[in-house]
Amino acid sequence: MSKKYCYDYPHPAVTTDIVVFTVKDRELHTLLIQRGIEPYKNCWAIPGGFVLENENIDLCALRELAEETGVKNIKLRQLAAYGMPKRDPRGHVITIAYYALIKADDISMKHGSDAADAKWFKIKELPKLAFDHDIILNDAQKALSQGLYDLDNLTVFELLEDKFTIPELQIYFEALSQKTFDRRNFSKKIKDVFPLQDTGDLRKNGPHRPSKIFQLVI
Amino acid sequence: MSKKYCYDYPHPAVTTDIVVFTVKDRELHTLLIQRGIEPYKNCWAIPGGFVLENENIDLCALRELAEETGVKNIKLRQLAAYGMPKRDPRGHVITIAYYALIKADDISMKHGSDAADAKWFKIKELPKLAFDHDIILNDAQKALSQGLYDLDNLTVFELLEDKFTIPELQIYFEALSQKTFDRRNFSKKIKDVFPLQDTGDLRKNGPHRPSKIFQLVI
DNA sequence: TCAAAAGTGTTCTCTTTACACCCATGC
DNA sequence: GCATGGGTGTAAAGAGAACACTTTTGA
Repeated sequence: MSKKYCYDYPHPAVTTDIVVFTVKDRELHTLLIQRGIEPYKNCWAIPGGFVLENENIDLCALRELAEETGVKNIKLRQLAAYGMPKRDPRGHVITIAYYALIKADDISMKHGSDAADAKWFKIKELPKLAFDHDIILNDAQKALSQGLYDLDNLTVFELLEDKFTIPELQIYFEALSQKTFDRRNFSKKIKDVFPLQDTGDLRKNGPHRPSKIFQLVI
Repeated sequence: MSKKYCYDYPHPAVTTDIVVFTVKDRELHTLLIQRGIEPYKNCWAIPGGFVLENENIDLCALRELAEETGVKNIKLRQLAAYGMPKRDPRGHVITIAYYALIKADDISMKHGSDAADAKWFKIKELPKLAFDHDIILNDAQKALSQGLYDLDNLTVFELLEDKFTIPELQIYFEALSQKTFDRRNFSKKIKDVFPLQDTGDLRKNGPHRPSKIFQLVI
């Protein structure tokens, strides 16, 4: 199967890469795969792969993510395109990067998929990454923390079940933005920005007053 | 020259498109070219073209823009990648879109370049555009107006000479954001956000009090 | 002397920040 | 009963919006 795809004009290769974030144990994590093949064999990398013929790039990202990590049915946001000629030793590869936020337990993280291994890493304890993936990951984190209060976006709520408590929400906001907030001000602001509804139920959660359970309206 | 570029894997074609904005007569304009070839022959389009082998995508955008419109030495900002398989009738073409803001008189807008014709259009009086360029243009305008007060960006100042007056600045801000501002509040805010220095000179500009001339520091 | 646009300062409102006390639970 | 974290309101500060009068020029 050598050189069977031919064109009138030179075509650089195109890949998609997907930076997947989650919050576990109050800390921001990202999903990496260990590369099974050269280049950068055994090195950790952002999941991703080549765009197929006539494949929508958004769907390519979803497909590659599912193949390499088992993660499905999530909402991707486009980050940027990276096209330095030297970024891939195999030749000119342009990558279109995406990012997403998901619940950590959405993933069965099964072995036996294309990637040798897929694993959550704390954002503060990353291994050395393949290609320019350190730059991409850094840009993704910036984009993530900027869109937190965007009502059209609702990234954070992809981390939560339908019903949640305000302190729970605060944990996620703090992990995502790498900041801490005053409990009272956070509660006020969050109720102001997002349409939250008090379900009337309480969640007992330890040796202290139970917290109210809310849900997002529409 | 048929089918002489061959690869092991399918490679979609990659182009860059560049949305160039300016402000003339207090109105936002964009630079379009009239296509000389099919598809969409004679239709107006955003300038752009194919990425060459091993060509940095940012440099490709600059090159295509220079070839098609004569515009050089400007700062581009990446907007997004567009990759719907049906967006180009010739096949799967992924485009990486950029946008820029320049002085209207930076352009000699000479004929004899690759494009049949290049012309400024008022953003409110656009012709029908080729491909999905209406969507790209719309996204670019949104991105442009969002970055106006970003000190790391300084887009607006690309429209101005080194020295400028506050009322002049206000005209540009209003055209770019499609809003109007109170003169007094605008003056205060702008001096607050950007490091402006009063040069001590005045600009006489009609039958009224002359305005102070400022410059951006660093 | 008049019209046109530029310069400037104050008040009010709203948003954001800072901060303290009481409450329900599990051990 | 006590430690733990959750619930809430108020005062102060800062940012943004509203607003009016004086100044300089050219005709």
